[in-house]
Amino acid sequence: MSEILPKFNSTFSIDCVVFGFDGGELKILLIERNEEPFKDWWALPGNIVGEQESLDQSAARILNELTGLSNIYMEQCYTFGDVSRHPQGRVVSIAYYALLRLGGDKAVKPISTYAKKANWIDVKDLPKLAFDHKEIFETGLEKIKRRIKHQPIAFELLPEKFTLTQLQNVYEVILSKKLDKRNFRKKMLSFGVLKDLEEKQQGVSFRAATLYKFDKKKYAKLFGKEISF
Amino acid sequence: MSEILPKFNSTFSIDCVVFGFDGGELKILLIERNEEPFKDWWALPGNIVGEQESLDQSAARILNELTGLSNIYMEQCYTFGDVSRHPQGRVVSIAYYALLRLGGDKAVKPISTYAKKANWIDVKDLPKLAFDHKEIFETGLEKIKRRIKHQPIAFELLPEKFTLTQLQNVYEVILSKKLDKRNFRKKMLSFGVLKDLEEKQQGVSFRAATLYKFDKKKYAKLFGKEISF
DNA sequence: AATTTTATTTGTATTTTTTATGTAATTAGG
DNA sequence: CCTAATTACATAAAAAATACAAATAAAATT
Repeated sequence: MSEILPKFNSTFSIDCVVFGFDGGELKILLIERNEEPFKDWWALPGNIVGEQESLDQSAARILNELTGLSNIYMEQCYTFGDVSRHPQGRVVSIAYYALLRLGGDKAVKPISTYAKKANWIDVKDLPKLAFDHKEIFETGLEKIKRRIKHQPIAFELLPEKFTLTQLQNVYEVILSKKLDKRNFRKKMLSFGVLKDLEEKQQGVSFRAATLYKFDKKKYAKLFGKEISF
Repeated sequence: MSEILPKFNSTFSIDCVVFGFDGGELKILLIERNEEPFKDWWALPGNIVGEQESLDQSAARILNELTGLSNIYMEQCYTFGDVSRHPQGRVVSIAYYALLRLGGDKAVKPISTYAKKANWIDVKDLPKLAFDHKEIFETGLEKIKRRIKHQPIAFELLPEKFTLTQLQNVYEVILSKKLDKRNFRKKMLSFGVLKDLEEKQQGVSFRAATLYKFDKKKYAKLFGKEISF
């Protein structure tokens, strides 16, 4: 492959903006770096792509190493390639965002050697980030803001069974605006992709709400018909 | 940068889906390759990213080498990184799409050594393409189909001065569906981003239509307010 | 047991946007 | 002057988005 080799050292990496929804707040998973450059800084989880890995596989691996989870919803987001974005050479980074259900058993288990620890941090309260990770985060947040209006990604952030109020909270936090309960409910139900589980919320100290789940089959039947939230 | 170097040969390239609108048809710019692999095949124009080039700069350079044009509307589209997408090694390709005004002076001048010639080819009549370029093209087409509904990109495909009918043609071809003239006109004008030039089309053998131009300043004032076509 | 607290649940009128359709006006060419 | 082709304008009907208030259920408190 002589003719396709560049004349300079270069490589490519994956960085992940991992969103979780917890306690009514939108959070992302950050690691504290254990290596230079940016040792002791907070950064997005990321790594070099392996020789026999596709980009998607690499992103899934990185997330698995960090959380122990697999089959997480991930999408490629944008590729960052400024000449000097990495102080030690030319590194092009393909950013992914991931959405996952928090709470309960889904604990974070930091495994990688390059990370001291990993924390969920509220997106409204982020520390300074290493490299151009601030920009990557912002791009990821913009993407999900757009996508939540047309695609059923909100459900990825909620437990399997959820109430309409919980669902509304996800929309409100991501879109940063209050929504009307009655109109939200009406519209959401009108899409016909929510299954009424005929089951009530447990352990709340007030009237329990009905639980719903997202019905993937019914959604698939809409066949790309635009949902416009 | 020892620790960030991968243990295997790899590089990254840019591939461009260059859209043009001509004679009522949507076309893309293809080159006929002059080198192995895929010698004599049609392919998207692309190249290796230079050491001191950002990705955006590289995309602009490639398009300039091919057309002689600069200041062309380009956007990053998606990054393709399957392990075996390039027969000679690991090459990750960052795809861009470009939109440009055809007709008149904007002739294509093939310069690169790796291309025998370059042609504008109707997207409805594409030949077999080298590498995974078919997939890249389809991704680019999907992107502009989505984007044209919310962003003023149609104007990039038209001359500075255009009629509402020409504009409607762009929408019809990209969205692959007929639109109602009266409703199209009403809606398009309602956005308030078209400037009536108080000037008529020339050299037509029927009633001449009014010429308009896209008013970037007025559009900027909308400040991200969603246009929904 | 009655009362208070908290959150769920439901309906309707109004406005805005989208869709559908009719018809007159303008221009070139025969 | 008449025809053909296209632009240009108006309005009604349907659908979707928005604004807005009161009753109900369950648990906690007194």
